[in-house]
Amino acid sequence: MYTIGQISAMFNLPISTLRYYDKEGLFPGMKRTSGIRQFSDIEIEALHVIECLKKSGLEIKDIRQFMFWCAEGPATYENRKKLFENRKVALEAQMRELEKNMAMIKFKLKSEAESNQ
Amino acid sequence: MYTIGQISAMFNLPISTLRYYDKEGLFPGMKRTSGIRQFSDIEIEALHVIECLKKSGLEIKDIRQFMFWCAEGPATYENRKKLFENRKVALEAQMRELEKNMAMIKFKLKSEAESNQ
DNA sequence: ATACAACCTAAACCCAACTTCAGGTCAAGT
DNA sequence: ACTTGACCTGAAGTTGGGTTTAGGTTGTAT
Repeated sequence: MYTIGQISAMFNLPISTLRYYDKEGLFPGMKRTSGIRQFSDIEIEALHVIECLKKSGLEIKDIRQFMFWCAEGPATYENRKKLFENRKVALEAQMRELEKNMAMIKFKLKSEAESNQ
Repeated sequence: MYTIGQISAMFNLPISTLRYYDKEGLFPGMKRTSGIRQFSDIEIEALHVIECLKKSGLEIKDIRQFMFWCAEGPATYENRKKLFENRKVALEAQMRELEKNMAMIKFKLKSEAESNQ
């Protein structure tokens, strides 16, 4: 069990962000003792997934949906699987975009260098 | 020469966005005839660069800076080159991040599928 | 018992990047 | 003359993802 401060240090995320995530429902089953949040391995795993889904372009409200599916159990396997499949497609598209951008950047870098002669 | 409507269709960007970019100074030398914007090849090229720099994570105000450097001529080659070098580094970091995310997504996809048995 | 750090809340605020709104101009067709 | 469509403006509104503020509680060390 960890406090919010420990998790903040562990993930290098501001405490305010963790509280915001909690308020947005990203830790559906999180326990408290006399009001104080208790982050367990479940929430740590959740945070890894949150970071990943965020970077794949998912919005907070859709991440909340995912976390609720997780909390609901086996009935939602199909939904979760579909979500990851969509994220995979999104990431693949992002990568192709980045490759194109990289090509343009490299070209620009080259032409800036040449014009400089 | 193109109107804002033609450029909007060409780049699949809302007219309001193009006007916003203009207001933010992303087309420093753009001409007008009786108040109406005239997009030329220069602005089209600028838009390609804008899309690219945006996707690399650059903010509007920094893109404006770049466009002003372009308008200023040879004295700013070094600055522009450095900017592209930084973008290249940023894109490379983004790609590594995406690879890591993809690995997690693939793992999750696999484990969701397995738990479903 | 008192000081202190680390926690808590609700509500207000912030920021970038747009988008919408209300009202106006202008050129072409009928 | 007048309607229509495509353009224009400044200002206000929206959205997403937080951060800050103000005031309050808890737990441990002295």
